[in-house]
Amino acid sequence: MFSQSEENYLKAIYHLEIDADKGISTNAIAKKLDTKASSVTDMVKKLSDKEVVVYKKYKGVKLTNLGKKTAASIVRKHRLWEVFLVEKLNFSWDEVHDVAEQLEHIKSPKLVDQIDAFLGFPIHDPHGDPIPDKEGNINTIDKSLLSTLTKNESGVCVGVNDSSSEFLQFLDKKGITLGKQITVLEKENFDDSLSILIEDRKLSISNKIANNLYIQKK
Amino acid sequence: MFSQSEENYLKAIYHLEIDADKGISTNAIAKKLDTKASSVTDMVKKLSDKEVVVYKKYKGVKLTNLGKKTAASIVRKHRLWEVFLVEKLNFSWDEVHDVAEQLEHIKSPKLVDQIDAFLGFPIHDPHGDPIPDKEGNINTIDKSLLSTLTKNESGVCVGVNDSSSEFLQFLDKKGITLGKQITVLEKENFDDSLSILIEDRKLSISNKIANNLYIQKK
DNA sequence: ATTAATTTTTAGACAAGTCTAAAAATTAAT
DNA sequence: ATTAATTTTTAGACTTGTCTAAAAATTAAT
Repeated sequence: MFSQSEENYLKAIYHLEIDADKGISTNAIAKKLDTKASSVTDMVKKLSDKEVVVYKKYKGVKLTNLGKKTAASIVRKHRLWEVFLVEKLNFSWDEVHDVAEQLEHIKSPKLVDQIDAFLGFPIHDPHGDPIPDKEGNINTIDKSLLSTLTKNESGVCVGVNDSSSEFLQFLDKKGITLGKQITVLEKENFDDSLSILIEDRKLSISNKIANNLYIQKK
Repeated sequence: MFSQSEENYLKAIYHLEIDADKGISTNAIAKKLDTKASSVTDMVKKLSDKEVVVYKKYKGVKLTNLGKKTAASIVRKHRLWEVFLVEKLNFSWDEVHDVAEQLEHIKSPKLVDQIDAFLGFPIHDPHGDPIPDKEGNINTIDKSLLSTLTKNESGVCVGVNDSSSEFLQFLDKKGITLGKQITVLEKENFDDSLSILIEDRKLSISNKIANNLYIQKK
């Protein structure tokens, strides 16, 4: 069994590993969890004893298979709860994160299974992120950051890279929601801002925004 | 804001206060929380600093108004979650306690309000216990332990005094559920066991059972 | 290839919450 | 009203998770 703190570390490492092949540095984890590198060193030793990470001094950490499975089950819970909050309790997608952050630590396999069934076995959370199955497998679709599209390319909005309520509310304000078709009309070399077409409306989008929106090209 | 531990103490004191006018002893709290009296003394000092209990050395503790309200809000959450688990997620009434014990500590006023509405503003949990409203008021009905009924008295089963899964499963096995009409046919002086009538069936009930079943006389 | 800058780890400390064992206060018993 | 039994509190210690400051290792720079 893992403490809330241990679970948070596992989740952080899990997310950091997604785009990183080498070991994750204690500094990176510290930044992610808003804590100190020395605290991370301590915790990582504990997790190593519990065989959920492999840790070599100064070399960073990697999740073991057990670690990956454990982390995935936490992410699974987090995302299922997010779906529940949005679909059943009228939360908006920018309100769910903090609550899901608490709910993900509830320990009850039956609860997770029943919520999953109650929601009709969803595959994506409200931000477009895939929900790992019980074994920890995730159904990754090939998506690209909007910022990587070139003039005249288009696709469907399928996810966000930043789940902060500020960003999500901004998207709401601009009418950008998951499932909508987006076409790049123009890309400015100067600041990498984009002019896009979304539902017959023309929008101007900064690079920062485009860097946090995932598109499935087609 | 209160820690999970502090919340558990408040809840324990709240429940112990229900049938007790004087201050609650540290020993009683220790027993309820399965901890040591010395730990209780420490915690009770903290709670006193936070003005949720009044504590005089060797004199036990009492909840302040703030303490009562805080405790009631935890009990409210606990009972709402129990209803949710039973009504929406197919848990049986003997499975909900441990999960609700975790869920009650989730901090999100909106979540509680929405669950409440989602469930149609229930007034009782699956065990017949009243759900405090937002202000902490509870709708107490006048119920009596089955063990206090005399021959030929009857009423409706409205609650249990013991929520252990052992007891609840026993009731399930005997077909005793909330809402059913019960009549006392006979009461043995020797062991205070009862012969009762429930839905045209005649059952023999020990005093221990009768001491944990609430009846609304009529 | 040394020196300098950065990252990581260690060492020691602290807060929360708990425990055991001993001391103090209260309650019960004669 | 003392003494005995019980309850409650205190004192000191331990665990988990964190921190700061210093030491050690790694990486970058000349």
